[in-house]
Amino acid sequence: MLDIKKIRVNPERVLKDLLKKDKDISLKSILNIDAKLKSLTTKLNELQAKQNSKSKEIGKLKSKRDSSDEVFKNLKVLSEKIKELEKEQKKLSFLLKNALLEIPNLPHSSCPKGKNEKDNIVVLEKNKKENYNFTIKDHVEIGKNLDILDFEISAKMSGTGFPLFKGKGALLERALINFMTDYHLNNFGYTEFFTPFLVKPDTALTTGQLPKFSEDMYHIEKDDLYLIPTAEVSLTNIHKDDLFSLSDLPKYYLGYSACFRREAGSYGKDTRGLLRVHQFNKVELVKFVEPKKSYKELDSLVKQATNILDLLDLNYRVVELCSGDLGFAAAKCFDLEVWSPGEEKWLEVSSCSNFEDFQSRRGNIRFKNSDGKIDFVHTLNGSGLATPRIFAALLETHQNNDGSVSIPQCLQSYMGISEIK
RNA sequence: GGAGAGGUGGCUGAGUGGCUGAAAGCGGCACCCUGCUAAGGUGUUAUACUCGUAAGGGUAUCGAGGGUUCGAAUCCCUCUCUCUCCGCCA
Repeated sequence: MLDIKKIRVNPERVLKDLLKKDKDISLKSILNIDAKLKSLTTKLNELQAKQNSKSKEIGKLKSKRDSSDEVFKNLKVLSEKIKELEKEQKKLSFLLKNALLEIPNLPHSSCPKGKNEKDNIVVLEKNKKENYNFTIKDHVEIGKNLDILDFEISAKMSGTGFPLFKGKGALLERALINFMTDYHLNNFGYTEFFTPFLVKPDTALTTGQLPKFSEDMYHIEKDDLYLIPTAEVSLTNIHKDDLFSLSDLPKYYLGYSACFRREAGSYGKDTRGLLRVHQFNKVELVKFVEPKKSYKELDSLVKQATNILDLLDLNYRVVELCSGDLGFAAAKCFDLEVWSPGEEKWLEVSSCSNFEDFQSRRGNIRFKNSDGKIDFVHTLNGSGLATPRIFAALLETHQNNDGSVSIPQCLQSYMGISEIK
């Protein structure tokens, strides 16, 4: 959520930045509501001050048993007027808040300018361009041949987009989760969490999924709960409404979760195999930090996530998102993409973002800085990483002529084998 | 699902109609004292909005919403969350 004061003071500048992200945005109605609310509040406060002082007088008179009916009558009128204005004020604040919740975060000035993913910048590429001296297969075929993936069985019970891992496939999936969790835990000072997968609407509001993107989440109507699309939601909300002291920061949190996404509107896109699924596994990294350190923290977050790809011996690249391709809540974002030899495509496996104070304002997550002043923390998160596309890239990248798949060193101790055949 | 108890400041916890934005303790901050890894003393310390260069002032806020009243943390209603017991399931 943006600071209304920032919008009020310099609407042109805010709008200019917003347009870099969303060209259809307008601040007119917000400014209008804000102006109305402000003048109404001033008026209301004056009346309330009057009411308070008069009521105090009555209190004193009453204690002397010296009440006057006339004073009462006048105050009754005032009291009714105040109630009327209070109702109006509530209405306007509600409108203002709702409008603000729909405004995306401003892109950081360092973001490349651009409209869509074509304008993103590749900042790092590690691609060995290996030469396979045999005809390579894609992960769907490999998975079927090795009997470790079955999309037909899962489709039977849940529909498309719900993968079923079998035998060594299930083992590999579990190994990936454990390896990634342990790696971040042992090397970067994260605290591990295992969070709920179902959350209340307010929780999804903090991180920005609601109110605007309710269509992307699965909703349990009966209990008004949402299935989390990422552990970012639950991890970030651990500190909803909290006030940190400076010594509490930074907080580095990590959590595995199953992630659920309806993928509404993307039917027919990347639907093959594991490329785009409704349920997947992910190890998520979340940081709560002082504002002045957040961009440094973003760099280290990206490095931590890419380390995993190095260890898995995958070809990957790091992409700096342009302003137009940034997500709703992000101020700055780097995507990690692995190369899929089978699809001959880059697959996004991680998104590392700095949300600055966008989420912390929504979730009221604050800290007391060294002057004793209260400010909003900056939140960051990154996938570290999401498994299904990693799974696919692993099968395709490390496939052998005989149809087997070699297991990278880092996973071998988790699986007890060095290849799936 | 049934019964009960409760949601108050960074935390613990008093407070049943006006003198309560809120006792006390803890924690934090400042200063003082004290030579022995530390203790003690004094003061200070909610948040948001708003007016003001500032000092300071005004308003709101005691889970949320509504009601009674000139006036509500305090009374009434609805909702919500937490805890305990019973039942049910694991």
